[in-house]
Amino acid sequence: MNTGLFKRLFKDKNLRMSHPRFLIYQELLGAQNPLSPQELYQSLLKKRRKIGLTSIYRSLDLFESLNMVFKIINGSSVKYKLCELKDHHHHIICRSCGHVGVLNFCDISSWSKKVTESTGYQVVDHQLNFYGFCKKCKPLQK
Amino acid sequence: MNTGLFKRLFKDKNLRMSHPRFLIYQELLGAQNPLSPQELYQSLLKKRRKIGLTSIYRSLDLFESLNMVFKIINGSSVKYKLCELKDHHHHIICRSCGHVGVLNFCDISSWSKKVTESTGYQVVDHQLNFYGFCKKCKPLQK
DNA sequence: CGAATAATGAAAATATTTTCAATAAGAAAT
DNA sequence: ATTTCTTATTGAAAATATTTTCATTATTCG
Repeated sequence: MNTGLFKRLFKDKNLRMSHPRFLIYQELLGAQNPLSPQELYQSLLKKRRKIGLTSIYRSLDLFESLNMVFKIINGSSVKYKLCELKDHHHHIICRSCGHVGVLNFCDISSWSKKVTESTGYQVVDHQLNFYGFCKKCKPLQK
Repeated sequence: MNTGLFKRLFKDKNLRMSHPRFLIYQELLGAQNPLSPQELYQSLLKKRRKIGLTSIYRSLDLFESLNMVFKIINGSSVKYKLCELKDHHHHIICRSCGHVGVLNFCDISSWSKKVTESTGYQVVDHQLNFYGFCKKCKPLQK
């Protein structure tokens, strides 16, 4: 996702591309691994970026709602990673190292219909995560 | 789920059926709505049950891992409800009132195979939630 | 009844959310 | 471009929520 897309996405929703938000976006872009709010904060402080921890929490929430980042909850640890795809997709998460893979197929529409029929709900969203062991961790399992 | 099942489930996993755990279970059983850890705590205090808040958090985590309860995360609110089914299943959650419906079908096995083929992961678990508006809330939508 | 150890609870440490006054981003007009 | 206006956003502090630590207690098993 480039800066242009970033800008347009925000404008459409009447959101402002503030400096703190941009800093967080850049930091995630440069990161090798998923980052926790605290790690993000420390990393920006180290670079002398002026930012409040509260803004980090708020921006990450926002980014998540925009499908820009994925929130990885592993036990009591919470980390975020930038998504390659800005549109709806699913994930697979390693129970050992926490690596997150992206699944770029999503043909769950027939399911939604089934759900509506059996419950009367109007389905507007869904979330599907798979958990397992990635190639690297699979051999290490005991 | 009756007390007998409760006991057996615990014994199998070398878990102990402590008094705090049983109190929490009973409280959830009697509740009309999903409860937050805090609500659970206050409710037990009111009944003069001696219990620590820490135990509530720990028990709920445990119950969740045993598929005995479902953790409902709605924005920043966290609540728990007892599950009717003790085996693997999925949920549908109302975006308006938070009502949680149980879906007792789960034929996602072919998906897991697809995921393994495309990512190399060994899939051991998955979670699928649908979100929408329940019968009651659907007409109220603006 | 013990012995072994899973589980508890109080307190401390962290993490997250809320509140609210101050600031800054974007739009419109000049 | 510059100014002005509107209001989305920020950050500090306070309020909550959650997790960890660790010495003590309670369950279960033999």
